[in-house]
Amino acid sequence: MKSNQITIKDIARELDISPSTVSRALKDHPDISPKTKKQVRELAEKLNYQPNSIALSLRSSKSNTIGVVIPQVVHFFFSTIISGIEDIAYAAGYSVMVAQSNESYDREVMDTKALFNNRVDGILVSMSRETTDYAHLEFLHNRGIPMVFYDRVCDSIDCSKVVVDDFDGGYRATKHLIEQGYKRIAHLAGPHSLHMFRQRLDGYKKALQEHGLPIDESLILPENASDDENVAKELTERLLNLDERPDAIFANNDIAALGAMITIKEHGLKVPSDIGIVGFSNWRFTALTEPTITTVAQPGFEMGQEAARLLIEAIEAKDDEVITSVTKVLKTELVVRGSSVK
Amino acid sequence: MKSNQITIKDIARELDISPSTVSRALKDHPDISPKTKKQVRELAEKLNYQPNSIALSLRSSKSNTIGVVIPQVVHFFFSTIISGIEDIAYAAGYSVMVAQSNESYDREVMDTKALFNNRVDGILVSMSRETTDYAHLEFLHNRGIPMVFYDRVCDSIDCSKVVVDDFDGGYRATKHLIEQGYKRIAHLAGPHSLHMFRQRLDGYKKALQEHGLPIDESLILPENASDDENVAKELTERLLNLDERPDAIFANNDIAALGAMITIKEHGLKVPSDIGIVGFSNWRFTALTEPTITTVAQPGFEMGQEAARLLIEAIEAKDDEVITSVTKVLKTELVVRGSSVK
DNA sequence: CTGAAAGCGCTAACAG
DNA sequence: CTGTTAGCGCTTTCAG
Repeated sequence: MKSNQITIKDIARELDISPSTVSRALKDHPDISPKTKKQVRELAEKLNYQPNSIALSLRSSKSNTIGVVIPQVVHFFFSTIISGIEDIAYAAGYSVMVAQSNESYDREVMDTKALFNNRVDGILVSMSRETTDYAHLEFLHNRGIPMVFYDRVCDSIDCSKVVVDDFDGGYRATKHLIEQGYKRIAHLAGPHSLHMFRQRLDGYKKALQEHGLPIDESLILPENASDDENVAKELTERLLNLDERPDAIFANNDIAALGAMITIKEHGLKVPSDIGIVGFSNWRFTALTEPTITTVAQPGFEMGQEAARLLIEAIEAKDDEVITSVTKVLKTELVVRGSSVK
Repeated sequence: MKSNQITIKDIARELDISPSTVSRALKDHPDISPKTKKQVRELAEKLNYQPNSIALSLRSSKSNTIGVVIPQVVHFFFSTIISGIEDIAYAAGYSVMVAQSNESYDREVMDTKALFNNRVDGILVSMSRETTDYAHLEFLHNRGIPMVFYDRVCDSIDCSKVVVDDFDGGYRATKHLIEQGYKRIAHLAGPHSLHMFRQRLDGYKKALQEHGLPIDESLILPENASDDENVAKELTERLLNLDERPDAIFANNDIAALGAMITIKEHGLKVPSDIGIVGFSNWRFTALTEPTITTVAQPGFEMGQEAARLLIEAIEAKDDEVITSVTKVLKTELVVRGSSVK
């Protein structure tokens, strides 16, 4: 199907003027006479002329497109981030190209390459879980293409980053439980290799210390409870069978929290009156009407917005401007629904 | 930051041959001598030459990009669709440009226009809830730009479509309840204006009839229970207070199902032993470990894949080929978790 | 005030 | 086998 694009030439021919005049008239260049401008604009309107953005991109070597590399689209947190990115990008006149790594390193390498080849003006990236080699990202960075990391950042590359304050989140979640009267708060860990989980654990410990509660290592289960519900259940089972069982559980995500909740109920105990739960919400709970679990909501939308803002700023900076890399740390929000009080 | 793109010219200059020779060598044109090819390829490799896809697009008037207009990104069903689209597009060498209408008609108009101006090769669209005027879509269609609708389709435009078989879903969900022994199945409706909800209701009725059960209008609540949990609760309340209360509930989405479940429990009744629930899962339940509720899962990933496949097929069809519009109807999947038997 | 020409990076006739 | 030329649609000097 041949698309009969109206071009600047068509208008020129019709009006018997030169293409350059049309171009100028269209962008309201002061040199052009009001009369010509009017004619051109009217004809353009009539023919429904739309500038060919590809030609523009080629000429200006600017595509007005930003690339987003994302580990998974089907994920509450990440989809929220996309939404935030889209929000800002759209308002600033940029299109958003999304490439999903599916948590695969190889795919991430291909994706960054593809986006680069598509000449995006800048790129937002959150690394896959597998990624430990940063050559593909360093390549882009060295190429001078503006880049901003969000959530899963790469420390060794000097560019702006947006992250969540997980320490603070872990701290506040725990503090909340303490203030509700819980005293023996267990901690279901996430994968220890990831920075954010260690941060949350540290926040948890700080809150305990601050309130004069002991850090009981038997309540801190190091196994990763946040990927498999059954693991979470097993670990909770173990906690409940302790001589001195916990009266609250800190879960690193929804899978862990849900597994814990189910097991607790199976034991005939009640949430939150017998055992309180606070869960980080990276997926389910934000959507879930579960008033018994206090959730730590991740600021996905804000993260997307902030990352897009920083990227666009970097893209639009004049060549001689010095862009200083900043790292934005966003706070989580503690969502207490209904009566989650002990 | 000036990006020093390596171009075909650079290679030509270095090797003291013409750009066209380089171009040909790079695409393994038979005319070029093996020696030249080798030289060119090696230098290209060494300089890390990457063809400028914008120049290619301009020349071929093909961008290898497909546009996706989506009502909401942060939605389990829709994000799954994006994932399916991305999957197919990536494999076929296309990039995906995502534009979110946020269920706004105006925004949808802007989005389609923006994608069009970005010269996407084709467009996948699911209409916003507000959309009742199709001029913007007809415009694209008349322009000859390949277009495929998914989920929220526009009947008046002749192009391929991918939809869910809601009648079948409603039918099977109801049938399942009946086979579990439930006899008085209530129906919490969705917004009556939307086709899919009427379809499900029809499926529900057919299942009842087929099994010789009466269609009791007092059990079919016409109010839209699927947007507001409180409405769902109220309606369930009303159902439970009937002289002959239902022994099962058909909910049109997770909000309705969840509201129903909570209310049922508040009445001291048990799900599913006292009252069974089947819920369409457009958001929460797919993610929710709720073994007491049977869910009708929407085939989002397949829908995205199928839509992308149809679109790419249309894009890549030769000009003289006749593309016949097809409408793919995808089946839902009934997910029975744990013991949802009465 | 307007036009001619060059060029963004690439490819494809058309000529050797 | 390889080079020259023209052109995709647009902007922007440079000349009038």
